[in-house]
Parts: sequence; structure tokens; C-alpha cells
Amino acid sequence: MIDKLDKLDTRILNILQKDSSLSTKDIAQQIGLSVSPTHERIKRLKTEGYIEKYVALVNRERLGKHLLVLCTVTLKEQSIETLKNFEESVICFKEVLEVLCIAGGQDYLLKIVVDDVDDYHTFVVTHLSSLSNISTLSSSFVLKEIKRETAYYLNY
Amino acid sequence: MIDKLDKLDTRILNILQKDSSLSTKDIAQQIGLSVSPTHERIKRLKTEGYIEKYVALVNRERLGKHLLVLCTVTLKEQSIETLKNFEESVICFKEVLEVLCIAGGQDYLLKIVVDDVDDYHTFVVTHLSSLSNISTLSSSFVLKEIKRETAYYLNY
DNA sequence: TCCTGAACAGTATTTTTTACTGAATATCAT
DNA sequence: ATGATATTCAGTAAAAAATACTGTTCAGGA
Repeated sequence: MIDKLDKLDTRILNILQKDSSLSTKDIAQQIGLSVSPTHERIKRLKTEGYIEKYVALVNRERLGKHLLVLCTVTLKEQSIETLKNFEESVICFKEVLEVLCIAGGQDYLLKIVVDDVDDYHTFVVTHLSSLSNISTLSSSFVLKEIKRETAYYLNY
Repeated sequence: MIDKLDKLDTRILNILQKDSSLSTKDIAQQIGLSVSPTHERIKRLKTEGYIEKYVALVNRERLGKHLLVLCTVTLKEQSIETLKNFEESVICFKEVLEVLCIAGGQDYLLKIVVDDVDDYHTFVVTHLSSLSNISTLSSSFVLKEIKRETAYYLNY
């Protein structure tokens, strides 16, 4: 099979996105194949880039990361160079988990995770606001994470 | 050890958040322990809730999910009942990966993943806008996903 | 100092992963 | 239609990993 997904591949991806600790045997049973072809498919899905990586998802609160902040940033100018410079700088901060470039006014949305409000203040002052070409910077604290899902729903 | 993390636990979590396909042996070598205690620690981190689950992260674009949308929702009223009702409804939509309750005006930010603009239009019309008590609904298309990280940086 | 419990390394067993083989099935050109 | 070719499958075997178990060392408290 050359780089195209059939129903079984899709089912495998739906399963692994939910729980990658399942054995090949378990998955094989769920999709109705034997172990060998199931294993081959899973391996192929990885090598062909459908699966980027396997990770452990941890409990944020349990680990003392109590504050989740959404931060909207607008830049003074929108030259390629300025955008590129900002992007390259901001992705380096370990506190910044996501950086999205948003349509409309050319701006960015940052998802930032820190221990607490003090920690956030320190981060903004010592790191974020020191970046060049920032015009405005607006922070919104997240009161509650109602849903957090990493699995895309794939239908065949 | 009763429910507290030491330096080794933290290192294990940092490793597994980046790549959970590593063998216990590999991790043991990285943290400077033998396989047995390393395995015990990993198992404990799971049972004690530090690790929520193991998942495969897939390539969104590769799988035809070309559109990522941030949608801000404000409700007509902020009674407990109304909020609860909205939250319970919206988490059921498979297209909605994240739901965050934001400080300030009582509103929500939704991260929505769909195939394309048509798909999004259909979703809004047939699902999202049909929810009761919605006051305003503002959609922003994501032009580019600059950074997407699921690992929290843990320092000891 | 002796006792107790926690954490470790090492070993053994079970399970899983991975590679390999041949059969069945589908594909395609003749 | 038929034969050649490639793909996908199941089954088996070997390698590797996960898991359970055992005894030892080390630290803290009576």
C-alpha cells in the first residue's frame, strides 16, 4: 500500500490516539486482523508520518502547573523578517506550549503554562515583553479547562 | 515513597512527555538507575495519576484536517445551570478538542478542528449555533500552527 | 546498636515486539 | 480469460521488553 489510508488504518489511528499503551495484540483483536499485519500497519503509519510521536500526557495540576494563560500578541509591523524573528524567539520559551498565527489583525495567540501568578509575572517581564517589535500584549487567565483532547476524530 | 516526586521522577516525566516509545532500559540509562526501580517508578507515576495516559500524536494536515479554528463564545446569562448545560453539550462534539473557560467576560474559547471551511460552516450551523443561551460567537481561523507542544517543562 | 522499611540491582519468567515465511488474494498486461 | 506480479495476510520463530520476584544495601528511629 502506497501512502493511502484505508478503513483499518483509520481505526488504528483512532485507537492509538486514545491509548498507545495497548499491545499490538489488543489492537489486532479490535480491528479484526492478526498481529503481523497490524504491526506492519502501525509501523508504516509511523514511518510515513501519519503518527508523529508517542508521548505521555501528564496531569498539569498534579505537577504544580496551576496557571494556564492565553496571551494575544500583536506586532508593530508585519514584515516577513519581523514575523519570523518573533516566531523563532517565542517558540524557544519552555513555558509557551502553543503558538498560533491568527487571521484578522496579524497577531498571535500563545498558550502559556506556569506554576502561578507570580511565576507568570516573572515570565512576562523577563522574557516575553523583552521581545522586540511587540505592539500589544493581552493576557487572559484560564479559570477552568473544560476539555482537553489531543485526538483528531478520523472517519473513513 | 509516598506520593512525592524526587529528581529522578521528574526526569522520567520529562523524558516520557517527549517520547513514550522509549524502553525502560533506555530511560534507566538516561537517569542512571537499573531497569527494576525505573520500571517501578514509571508504573507508580501512572497509578498515582501523574501520568494520565499514553497517546499517539498524529499529523493533522497529513490526515486531511486542514482547518483549525478558535471560537470565542459568550453566553446570555451566567447562571450555574446555563454554564453547566453549555459545557456538557459542547464537550460532546468530536470536532471540539479544547474548551477553556476564560476570565474576564464570562466566556469560552473553543479549539475546533475540521477538514475545511465548508466542513466548519456545516459544524457551526448544525451543531454549535443550535446550542441554547449563546449570545455571541466569534470565529478566528488559524493561519499557521507555529508551535504545538504537549510536554510541560518540569524542573526539580 | 539493633530493628525496620525503603530503594536498589540482579535474575527469572512472561509477554510483546519484530522479523521471516509461505499462502491467499487482488491487479494488471497480454 | 489467463498468467505474471505485487500486496496483504496468518502463522511461526527469534529477539527484546515488560514484569515479577529475591536478596542486599542503606538510612532513620527506638
